[in-house]
Amino acid sequence: MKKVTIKDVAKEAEVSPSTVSRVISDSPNISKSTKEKVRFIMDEMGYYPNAIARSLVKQKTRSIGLVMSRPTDRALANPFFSGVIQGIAAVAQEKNYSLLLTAADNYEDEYQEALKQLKVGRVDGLVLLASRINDDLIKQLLKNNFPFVLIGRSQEFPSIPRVDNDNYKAAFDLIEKLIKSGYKDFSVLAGHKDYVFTGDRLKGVIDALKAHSMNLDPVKIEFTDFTFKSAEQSAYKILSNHKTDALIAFDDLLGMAAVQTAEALGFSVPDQLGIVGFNDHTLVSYLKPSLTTVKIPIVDMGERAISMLIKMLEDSSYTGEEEIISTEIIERESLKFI
Amino acid sequence: MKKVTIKDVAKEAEVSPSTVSRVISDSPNISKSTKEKVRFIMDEMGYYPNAIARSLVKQKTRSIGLVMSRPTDRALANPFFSGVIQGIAAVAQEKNYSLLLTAADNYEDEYQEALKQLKVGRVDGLVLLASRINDDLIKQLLKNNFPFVLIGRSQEFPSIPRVDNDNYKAAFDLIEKLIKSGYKDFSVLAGHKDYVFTGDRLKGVIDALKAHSMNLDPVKIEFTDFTFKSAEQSAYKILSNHKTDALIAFDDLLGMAAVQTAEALGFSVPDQLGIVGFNDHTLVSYLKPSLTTVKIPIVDMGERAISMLIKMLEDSSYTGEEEIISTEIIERESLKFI
DNA sequence: TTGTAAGCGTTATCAC
DNA sequence: GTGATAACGCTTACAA
Repeated sequence: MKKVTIKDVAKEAEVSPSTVSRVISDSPNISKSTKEKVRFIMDEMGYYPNAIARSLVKQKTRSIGLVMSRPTDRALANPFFSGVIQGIAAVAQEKNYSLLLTAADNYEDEYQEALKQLKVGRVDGLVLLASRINDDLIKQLLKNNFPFVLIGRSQEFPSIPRVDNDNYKAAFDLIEKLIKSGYKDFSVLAGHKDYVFTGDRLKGVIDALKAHSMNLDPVKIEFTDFTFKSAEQSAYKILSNHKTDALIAFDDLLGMAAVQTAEALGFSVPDQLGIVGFNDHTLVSYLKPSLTTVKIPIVDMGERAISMLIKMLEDSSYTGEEEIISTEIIERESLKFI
Repeated sequence: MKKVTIKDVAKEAEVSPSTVSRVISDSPNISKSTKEKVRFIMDEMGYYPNAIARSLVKQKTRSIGLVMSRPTDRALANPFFSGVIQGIAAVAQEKNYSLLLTAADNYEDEYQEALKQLKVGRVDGLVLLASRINDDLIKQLLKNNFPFVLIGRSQEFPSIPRVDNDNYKAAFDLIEKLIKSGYKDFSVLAGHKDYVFTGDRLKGVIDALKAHSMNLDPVKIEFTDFTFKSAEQSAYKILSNHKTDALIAFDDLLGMAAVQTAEALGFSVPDQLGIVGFNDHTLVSYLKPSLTTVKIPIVDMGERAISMLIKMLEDSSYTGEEEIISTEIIERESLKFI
């Protein structure tokens, strides 16, 4: 079954290929009758315009690369990424763009891979998720003038097209609310040091405490990988060695691990120890105890990021902007306010 | 910064475009000296061969579409998909293929979308995950002679290229082992009816019981969506109305919901009630109690599926085969044997 | 309103 | 060993 091309259709319809092309793009200056005839033939022959040929002449692929900035396995295991992708995929489909998943074992390879997709012209732009502190990729993209949108924040390049929530403020506000509720001894189960949001949230916590003449004992901060095991160990370190009545975990999965560790150590949550997470993954509202958390609208962030990128791609006068999405504290069982 | 093409390189290196092309493909009949010269120029000019142009002439895109057969949001939230994708992505990268994610709100749209990617020539083949019972997509693919590999099983089309585990056998063996361990009253928290594996596992359960002159009371089977809420409700229905000492959940997430529901109802797990899941998601080994489960090597399945597809794509004499991967029972805390 | 022809950036076939 | 040239399937001036 050979592919039918525009020429085949043209011959069959007894018109020129250009006419067929114009029918495809629904050009206004084609007579109704030829349009109908050509469309009928296209249908009959099962013709589909070749996307590759089209891309070649248009110099646009209508596809967008997705970079996770983290080994894909781990990345995908985290609901954060599922949420973002969900948002991205929805808009991509609606606007008729394809999504190219770039994946690699390690961060370095992955971003080289993503860059390559751009250089070989396979994608028109990139959406970057959860950037690390060391953002060479952004540097490269900027240098080559490649369109991209970052979900998160770059330390080196503060004003680039991006969508993010204000992690600093979210953490700051959370702590204020906790202090008002009477909590005194804070501890933090932070994410990986390499991520920008880790630093931002930490700063928010520290500054909020300072604003109330309190401080965060450095021994009560533990950085951890995004694995359950690592999180458990870190939670154990904090809980078995230090007095604390409120543990702030920078991700729900970490919070979940903390709850388990706390209960295993004999703490009753939330009575003796309040635990709060970040993100509001669907799962955590069903746990026992359900997790109090700072909700980050990740699906929404994905939608906005790709919408921005598409706008940049289609409107050359638009160069992107910074969108900051607000967060919300969801009170559940693992930590009670007031 | 305009893209540099093969012609630019040719001009600069004072050779013809064909020579440059031959250097790119490392053709044996090009002198070492020209190769070096051309390579140097390519480097210097920052030349990257255009993938689109290449695809057009080669009539191959070196990209593969991924179909989830399920709203992407939900799909991605399930670790099953993350695992499969992890395997697929690893091999794709290694073999230099790109992955195109097809997504849509509903199943029907999604498979139309996937088919379209093939028809417009944007991908060379498809990997299908978790097929439904109603598999029109497969029918279409077969009819159009499009290359694809299914992860799972099709009821209508038993012998197509696919990789799967033997769900029937896995369930059968599990029940046998449970019976040997003294369990008597079985109940099943099954997945969605539309999925082939649900039926297969159920049949395995029923047949194993029959083989021991036992039977499964239909009221002790509950079908449920893959959401925590739905699973909890179904588990509640079973546990609050019927006597059971072993609950088999057809997915770890469902098992996890069952454990919580059981404990909320006052059952002690595993003493009064054993609960076993399927898949062995990373998370569930860390729960309290940790989940006994039937491990399905999903990463491996992803790897094999895409490897098979690539082989089909590159070797026209190979038309795929059926690979059945074996499973393994992992004993943890939620259900004890003997 | 439609056709002709050039061109998008490659590779492949033939020459030399 | 290397260079012309055609072709891949489409779009788009420019003509008519």
